[in-house]
Amino acid sequence: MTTMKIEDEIKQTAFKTEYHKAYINMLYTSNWLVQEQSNLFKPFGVTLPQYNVLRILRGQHPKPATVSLLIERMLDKTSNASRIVDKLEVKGLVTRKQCPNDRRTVDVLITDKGLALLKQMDDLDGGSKTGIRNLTEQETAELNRLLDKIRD
Amino acid sequence: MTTMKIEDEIKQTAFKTEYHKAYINMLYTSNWLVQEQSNLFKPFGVTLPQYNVLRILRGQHPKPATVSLLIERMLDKTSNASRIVDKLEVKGLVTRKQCPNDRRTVDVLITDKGLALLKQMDDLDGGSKTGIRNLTEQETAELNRLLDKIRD
DNA sequence: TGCAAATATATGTACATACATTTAATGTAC
DNA sequence: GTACATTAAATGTATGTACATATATTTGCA
Repeated sequence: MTTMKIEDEIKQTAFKTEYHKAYINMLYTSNWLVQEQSNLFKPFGVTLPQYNVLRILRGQHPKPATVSLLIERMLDKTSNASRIVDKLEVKGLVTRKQCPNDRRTVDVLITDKGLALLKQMDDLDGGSKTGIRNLTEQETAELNRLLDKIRD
Repeated sequence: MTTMKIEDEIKQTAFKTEYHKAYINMLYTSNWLVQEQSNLFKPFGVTLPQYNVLRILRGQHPKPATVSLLIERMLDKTSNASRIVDKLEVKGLVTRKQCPNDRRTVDVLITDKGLALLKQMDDLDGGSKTGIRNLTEQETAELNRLLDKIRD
C-alpha cells in the first residue's frame, strides 16, 4: 500500500488549522489500522471485535467471563457484546451457559477450538505485519502521551 | 467526562509493549473523538458520515458532485456513499439527478436547507467543544508527523 | 413477606461498514 | 457497427454500532 500525506489521501487541498488536520488524520489513521488488521484476520473467519472478545476470554481461561466483564474490557463500551458472543457461539469458538449462582448472568467460556484459533493468530497481532510500525520506541511513547493528553 | 490513562479505561493491567499500547490507544482515542462529535451532532439530526458528505458538497457548491467524487474525498473509502446520499435526500438536504452528459453518473447537489444546516453547525466543528484539544500547536504538529509516519 | 428498584442480558430498530453482485451506460477494438 | 471490457451507481447480505426497550432475576427495604 503506497501511503501519502493525509492531504493527498483524501484529496483535500488544505486544512484550516493544524488541529483540524490532526483530527482528520487521527480518524483516517485509525480506520487504516483497523482495516489492515481486519484484512489479515479475514482468512481465519473472525472479525476484529470477535477477535478482541476471544482475547479477553483467553485472559480469563479457564475461568468463564460474564457478558458484563466483556463490555467492561471492550474498547467500544457501547457495542453489543451479546451479539458478538452469538456469532462466536455459532462458530463453536465459545460456549454460553446460565450461571447457577446468579441466573441473570451468563458464563461465557472459550472452547479448545477457540484457543487453537487464537494460537494460530498470535503471530499476526502485535507482529510486524500489523499495528504501529515505523516509529521508534521513543516516538511511540510520545504518541501515547499525546493521545492520553487529548482525552484529558 | 473524567478521563484516565488508557490502561485504566479498558481495565487492562499492562500492555506487552509500548507499540501495542499505542495501537489500542489510537483506536480508543479515535472512537472517543467520533463519539464526542456524534453526540454534538445528534440535535441536528445528521450523523457524522452524513455531515462529512454535506461538507464535501458545500465545498463544490454551486457545482454538483458525483458519487465517485464523494467516495474519493470520504475518510472511509469503502463506505457506501449511495446510501448516505439516500438519507440526506430523504431529509431534503441534497438533491440527486441524472447527469445529462454521462447518464451513468448522478449530480448530487446540496440544497439551501442543507447549506443552512451546515451554517448552524459551523461553530461546533473545529470549535473548542470538539476535536483535538489540550495539545499545543507544536504537539499537534508532532502528532501529525507521527500519524503520517505510521502509514508510511 | 411482599413489592419496588436495580442488575444482567437479550432484542428491536436505524444507521453505517465491508464487500460482492447487478444494472445501466459508455468506451474501445475489431 | 457489433462485441467485450470498463465505469458509475445501486442493491444485497452479513456484521457491527448506538441507543431504547423488554425480560428475567436478584436485592433491598418497608
